[in-house]
Amino acid sequence: MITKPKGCKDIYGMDAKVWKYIERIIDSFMEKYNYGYLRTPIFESSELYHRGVGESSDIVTKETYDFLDRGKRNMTLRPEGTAGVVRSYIENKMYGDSNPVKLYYNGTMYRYERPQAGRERELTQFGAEVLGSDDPIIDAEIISLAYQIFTTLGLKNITVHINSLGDQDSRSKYRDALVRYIAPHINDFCDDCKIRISKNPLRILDCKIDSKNEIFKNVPKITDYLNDESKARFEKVKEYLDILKVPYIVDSKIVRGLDYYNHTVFEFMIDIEQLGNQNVIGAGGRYNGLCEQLGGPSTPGIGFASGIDRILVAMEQQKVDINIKDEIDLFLMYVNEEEKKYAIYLAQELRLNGFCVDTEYTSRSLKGQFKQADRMNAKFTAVLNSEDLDNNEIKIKNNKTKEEEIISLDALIFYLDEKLENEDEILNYDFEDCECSTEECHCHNNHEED
RNA sequence: GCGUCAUUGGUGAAGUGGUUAACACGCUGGUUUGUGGCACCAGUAUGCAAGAGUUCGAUCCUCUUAUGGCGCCCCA
Repeated sequence: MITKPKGCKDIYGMDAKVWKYIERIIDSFMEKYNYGYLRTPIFESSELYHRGVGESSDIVTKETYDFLDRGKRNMTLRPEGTAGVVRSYIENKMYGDSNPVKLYYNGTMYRYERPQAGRERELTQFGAEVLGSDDPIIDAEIISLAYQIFTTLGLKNITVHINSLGDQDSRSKYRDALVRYIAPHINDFCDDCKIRISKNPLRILDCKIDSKNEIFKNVPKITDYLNDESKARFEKVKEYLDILKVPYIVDSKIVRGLDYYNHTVFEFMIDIEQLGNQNVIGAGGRYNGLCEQLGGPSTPGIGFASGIDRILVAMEQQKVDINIKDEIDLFLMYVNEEEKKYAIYLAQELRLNGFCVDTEYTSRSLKGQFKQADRMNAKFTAVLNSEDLDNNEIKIKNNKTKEEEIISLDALIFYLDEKLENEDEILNYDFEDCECSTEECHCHNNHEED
């Protein structure tokens, strides 16, 4: 049997419906916040990721899907979205447009890792990037945007952890201080941290083993090493977040893995058993040096990314109640060939008029067709009968009340239109005035505190 | 990349070194010659992830591979 590649997934059935729902919410929010949709290639020159991500992490060397194309060019399946977006910004000279440029994306990413809960080799991420503004208002907007999407999706117990790494100068001063503080005690740390101290010392801060280490009690904090400008900047971000009513926790252990981050960094964590250690549902930060590093003009940038696969797991785990309809308007049944012909004709006519109609395809017995109608959660059923059809009539049955009516075929569309009127629009929430009276409400007000 | 546990029909799963691999759900048909959802009856894995080996004999023991779960590394 041919199976899907390791760490990949097929999404179908209810999961697929939830997935589409999530994407609709994302698109809707990105539009409201006026972020333009950007599609970039799924693979790029390997050099893009090599230059962008930096040398200190293992990402480039062993966790990307690299291949030579037939022209012997080094290619890499994109492991994340930001580099491609920045490359596109530079290549399409978007810096010549009115800045900032606000962009969003949604697509598959590829990472050559050992799969585990919430970690696939092919994953789907959406994210937003803003290039061309260093104003802290953008930092707050990006964080808020992501937060609103998560809460609107109905996710609970999300905590926003933020931190500032300061500018490159502050960051390297802190890095030195951290190494100076830890180095004398390094023998008390785990083997991994002994390597980290020379390779990527900031990551010692979120080591799972050593986080309980006594030495951490007095570990230098990045916030003490920020210069005045960076400090003021961080204060502004927090102030704007307060205005946007985004709850956050200042967490000096958030350092992120990559070299290009500076100033604001953040993670959205969710407390879900099924995700194990993969409890970060979204993350991002500011990368003011990246554009220049990739050969573009010096341009400030900030963004976030979030994995849809993990959101799906979290929504399932939290039993988020979403209004997804797994039902059809009408199921048409028939027995003989003449009725069958009319069934496909009528199905098409009704479909073109906006109804969701299905019919029998496998020559089941009439009893089987009724079962099929139930499986599809048909709101109405109709058994096409030659005699009725000759009289230009159809017997239609409300599958919930079991009431049957014989009506004229000419009146069918009008009849269904009237009976099926109560269709609700999925994105029709009113965030401002929501009174949060129902559990179905997906507004961002915190129901639990009510 | 490292460690560890697992893999039996469409699904949830029992089970044993030996001749028909339980049970349940689902599905299909019938009882009901064109009106279902209940009930009853029947059918539904020549096969136990794939390959190789040990054995008179392997779904069961051994090895390899694949995939999955969990932990580690890493986390964009």
